[in-house]
Amino acid sequence: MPNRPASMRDVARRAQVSLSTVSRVLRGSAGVAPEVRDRVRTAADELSYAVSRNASGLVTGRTCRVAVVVPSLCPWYFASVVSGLGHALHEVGLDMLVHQAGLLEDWTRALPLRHNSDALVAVALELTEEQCAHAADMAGPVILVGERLPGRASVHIDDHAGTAGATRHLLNLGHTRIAYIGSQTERGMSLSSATRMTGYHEAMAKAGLEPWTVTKTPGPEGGELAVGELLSHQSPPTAVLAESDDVALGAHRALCRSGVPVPETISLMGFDDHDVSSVLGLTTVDQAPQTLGTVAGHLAADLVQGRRPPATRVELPVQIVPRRSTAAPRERRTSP
Amino acid sequence: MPNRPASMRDVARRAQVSLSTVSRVLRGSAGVAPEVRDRVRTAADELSYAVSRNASGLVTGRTCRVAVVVPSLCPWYFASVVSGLGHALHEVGLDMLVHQAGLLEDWTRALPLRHNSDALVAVALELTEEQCAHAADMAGPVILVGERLPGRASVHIDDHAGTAGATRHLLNLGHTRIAYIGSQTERGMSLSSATRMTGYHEAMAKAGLEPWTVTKTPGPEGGELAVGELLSHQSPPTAVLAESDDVALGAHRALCRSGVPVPETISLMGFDDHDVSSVLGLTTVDQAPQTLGTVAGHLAADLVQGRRPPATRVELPVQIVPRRSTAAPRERRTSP
DNA sequence: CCACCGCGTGAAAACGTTGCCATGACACAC
DNA sequence: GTGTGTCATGGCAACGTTTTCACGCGGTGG
Repeated sequence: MPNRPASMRDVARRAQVSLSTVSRVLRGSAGVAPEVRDRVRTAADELSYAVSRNASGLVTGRTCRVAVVVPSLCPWYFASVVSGLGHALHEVGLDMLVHQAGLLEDWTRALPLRHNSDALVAVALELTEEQCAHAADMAGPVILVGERLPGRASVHIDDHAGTAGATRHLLNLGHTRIAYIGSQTERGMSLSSATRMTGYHEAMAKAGLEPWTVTKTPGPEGGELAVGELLSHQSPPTAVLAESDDVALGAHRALCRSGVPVPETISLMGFDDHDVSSVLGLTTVDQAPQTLGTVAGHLAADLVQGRRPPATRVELPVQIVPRRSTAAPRERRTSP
Repeated sequence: MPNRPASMRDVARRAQVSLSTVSRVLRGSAGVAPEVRDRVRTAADELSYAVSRNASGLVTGRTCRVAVVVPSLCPWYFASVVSGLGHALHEVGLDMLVHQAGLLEDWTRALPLRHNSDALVAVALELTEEQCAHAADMAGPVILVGERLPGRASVHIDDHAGTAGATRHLLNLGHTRIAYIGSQTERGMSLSSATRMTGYHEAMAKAGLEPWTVTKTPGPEGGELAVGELLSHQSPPTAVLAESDDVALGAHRALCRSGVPVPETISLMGFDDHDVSSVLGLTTVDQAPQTLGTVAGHLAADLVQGRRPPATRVELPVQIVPRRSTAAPRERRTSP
């Protein structure tokens, strides 16, 4: 049975000062005699006292808490973002409340956000402006990670540059028949997906080549289906760029099953630098999700503490990670 | 600029009742006329009002929040546990505060736990009883996940049965020279590691075989080193059981590099059912980390709400996941 | 007809902080 | 010696809830 935790009053009694003084000392505000300051500090220490953010939040109106909403914590990508966020928030003394939106169709209503957090970080959630406004109304500043919405603070990677760079990587290797596997749910294509696709389109256009895109469902299944379609073509591509590593994983499985050697016959490239990509030797685009989280955390801290952040919309660069799954096309190799 | 959120007083005004009545309605306590109840409900809805857990916690002494401390969110295993926890807690209306202990040498002191959460779930943290007691003093009931401590609530898998079963799996395939790769940091061996090792030892003893263990550092590096040592032996093992998939991953790499075919020459088995294991075709032991989290969440909910949980110490079963990396030893196959 | 009870409701006192204002001590310039 | 200013400190009213108690109202049993 844990006896009730010490309150500020207890500290005050022990240090022989008033509540106000204890508050001042613990909040670090000036105007306290050094001798008294020390006395209070040791008293608080001896009682292993910590201020109740509950109570202090009540009067200051700030909860020192940031709510993070994420579809799920399981996938590697989300976990990394949240991890980065957690570290960044911890640094500035903010606690992190994690909610998994998962199945909730309308978490902006369902979650106990109001009064309970100073800001909201939405990770990889495709919000309408209306939902976003409602959430902002409930939870203060909203920061989008991995997505964006006009007028809202956001942190995301340069999807366009990512696929454009990836396409160039394949072009530089000598490929000309480069297919792209995109994805789409029944609710349409996410902004991120769409942007990635245009990056590919532009790079192909610049090279004077015909784009070749296949759009399936997200996840490995989509990749498998797409490869089925691509291989049935009379002259299949020599390189495939998948929208994500997840999709690429499916594509890889399908290629293996069909006995198509990677990269000998077909080069395969993903996007994300998923955990398994390094094991598989998949060439991919690193989007440093943890950095994404860290940056979002700093941004949240600025907004919460009323500072004007350096930028309310951050676009982070990406980096190609070359591995075994891409190589020059066979035609070129075999020609003298 | 988000205008100040509605308070209970606003709802009361709009519904033409007193604060007390609004509180009663929103808390679902009986003794309110149905007509009034509805009026309050719609008023609250129209203002999209949510109770401030801050304020209510102040008076009830309960924060409706559970703190989760985890070494890091990045590794797949931790993310899964926390994900399960999050879902279970959400179900019963508890919010989840996530802290990454990471580098903090003494988070029981550093974290703002006191007054700020109703319970503490420590995931995969090797705590001394003293630390645990201090944490309990700060944050209420403590629940250990993946570790255990006499007298403390805990949820963990049956490590012993896991490695014992894994060893039997290899024995059943016909192996007799089965090596075990354990791990240990400079601070000693974790309870979980130790238990896994004894599982192996017992299964070998029961089969009348000599155990053969190698202990290195945790992580893939340890696996690589261990394989180096095992292969240098004049008659290397025909099967290797690694303490974790992480270690097995390193072992796999080292075996591939040395040109030893898996499972033809050496069968390899891990423990955890890590993400990459399915990709690699690694036979392993599934420990359903998400279930671990879910169970811990329910346990936490029970403790927080003062109910006596069915059991304060839960040991979950594990399951062998057979994949490509284990097969009968070659000797047996080649012998007529 | 009165005492009593149950029911629906409101008033008011907590809960543990913070911020503002008041107080007293002391130093300094006049 | 009086006025003015600064500094360290204490007192007190919030903040938004829950909870206890009290109130008024009909109905029921004696």
